[in-house]
Amino acid sequence: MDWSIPSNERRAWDRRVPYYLRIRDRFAALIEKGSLLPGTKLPPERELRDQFQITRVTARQALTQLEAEGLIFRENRRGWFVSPPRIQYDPTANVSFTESVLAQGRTPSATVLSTERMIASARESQFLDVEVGDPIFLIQRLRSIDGRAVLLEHLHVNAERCPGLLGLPLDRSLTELMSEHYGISEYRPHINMRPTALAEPQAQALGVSPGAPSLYLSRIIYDQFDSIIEFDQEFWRHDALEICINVHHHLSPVQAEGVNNSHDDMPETLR
Amino acid sequence: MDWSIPSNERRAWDRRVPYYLRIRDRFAALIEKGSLLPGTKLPPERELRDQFQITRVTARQALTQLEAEGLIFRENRRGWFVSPPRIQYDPTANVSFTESVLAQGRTPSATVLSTERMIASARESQFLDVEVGDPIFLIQRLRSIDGRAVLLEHLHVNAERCPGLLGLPLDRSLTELMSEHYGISEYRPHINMRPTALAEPQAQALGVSPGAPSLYLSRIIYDQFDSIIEFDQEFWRHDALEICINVHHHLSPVQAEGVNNSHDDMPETLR
DNA sequence: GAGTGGTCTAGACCACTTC
DNA sequence: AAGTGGTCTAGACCACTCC
Repeated sequence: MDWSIPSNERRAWDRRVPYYLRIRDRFAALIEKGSLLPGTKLPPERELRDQFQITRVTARQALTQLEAEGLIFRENRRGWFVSPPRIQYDPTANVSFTESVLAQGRTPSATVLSTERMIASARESQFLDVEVGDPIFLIQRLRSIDGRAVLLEHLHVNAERCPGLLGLPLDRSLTELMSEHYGISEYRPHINMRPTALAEPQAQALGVSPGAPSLYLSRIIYDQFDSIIEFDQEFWRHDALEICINVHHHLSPVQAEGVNNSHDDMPETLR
Repeated sequence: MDWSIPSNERRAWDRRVPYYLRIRDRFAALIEKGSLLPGTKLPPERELRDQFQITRVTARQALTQLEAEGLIFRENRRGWFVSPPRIQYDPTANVSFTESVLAQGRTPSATVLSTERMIASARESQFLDVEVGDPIFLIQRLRSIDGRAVLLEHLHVNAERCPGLLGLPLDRSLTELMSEHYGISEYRPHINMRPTALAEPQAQALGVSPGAPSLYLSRIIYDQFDSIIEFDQEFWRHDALEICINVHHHLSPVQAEGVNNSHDDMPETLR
């Protein structure tokens, strides 16, 4: 395949556009046009180097740029691939990861990486309504969509409220387990999010290179008695999700229903 | 100043840690410890090269990593600086940028970059409850915190609902203008966010290098009659904000008050 | 004009994946 | 064993900022 840039696709303000941005543009156009489908493997960096007559450093700069935009991703030492569509996710809704992924016609899965019963330190007690020294559970799970790991979870649970939790099938929805086994109905009024980059251990778990861009999300979870029973930390692949929030307080139920909250069709940038 | 790495700050799993991560760690530690205050200029890349006995490419890799994490930022061709604290921002609250920045003891400002009266294309009509050909206003503003540009806004407004809007002082809160001059009270039930990277024009406006990581946020704004009057697109510097969402629906007013929604003290990563 | 970041070259060796 | 990405060297020239 010939990857070179057709003359009709050059930028209006061409001339003195850095090479790495030209290559970025080339692939961005192919991906947006649908010529490169999600999951497609890109050519090896050395092939790009030859095709475009640049050095590998420059080729990598273009690839890193596309990665930052979420158009492509890499699997450590395996290659570069076109990103699947983002999953739409509402962190304020009481809808589990599993449900919302299924609702969008994708296939979710969960792997329990580790479980641990530990004693709350000052740090955890602060977030969990427990005293220092009280028992808590720490559960680490990896969530995938269509076989691609997208989310690393660190769940901190008040152990006294759900004895025996670690013996239950933790690859299922935790919300369901809490409800079915302990009569706890969760809700999640406080959510924090910020863009960052992944440190070594999280990157490893998600199978990405350390320093890959990421969205960090934390959540304090209450039960029906307004007592904190869970504190979650989530590390998302930055290209895997689109946060869609519906605030219902002013909408009548009829209006709220059937609302499509994706602004997908609006171009994000005005290149 | 000597930037070299003291032996007691090496990682436990040292040995074969890439140079660029060691340098990252060095600066991350200094910043978290408070030895490097927000706004501090980092040494020139060439100085880092000499201090750490690496090449400039490797030095830049470390700096880019710190930038991705939000710890430092660059001003185009001026140098690298320690990032100020993130502003806490609730996109679901009807609180203006100005108000929320002031409430956190920082100084907000706004610059109008451009205003335009234009005719709705198919694209805009889809988001604004107007017909193709109806007039809309497009307003571009730059918002700053303590003199640092952090947010580029593209506001699309239904022009028929607020005639003469472009003649009003647009560096003020738009929500206030809508309320005071047109009797429109806004609310914003649909919000979309995703991490991306900035394209050339947006990067230029924010004074950052193209490709810098960013958070894109779009919003559909309704009036009190549930008709769409505004569609906003926001491009945030990724290191400038921390999204804090409070969902009130289950909380009694008493509980909702005084809730501190920052999970700040919880470490994001567990290096 | 000196200093600084932005871009780029032309190589190299290593670690890991794939076959 | 071959292929691929991950890391790194030792330079270079340019565009822009600061003085």
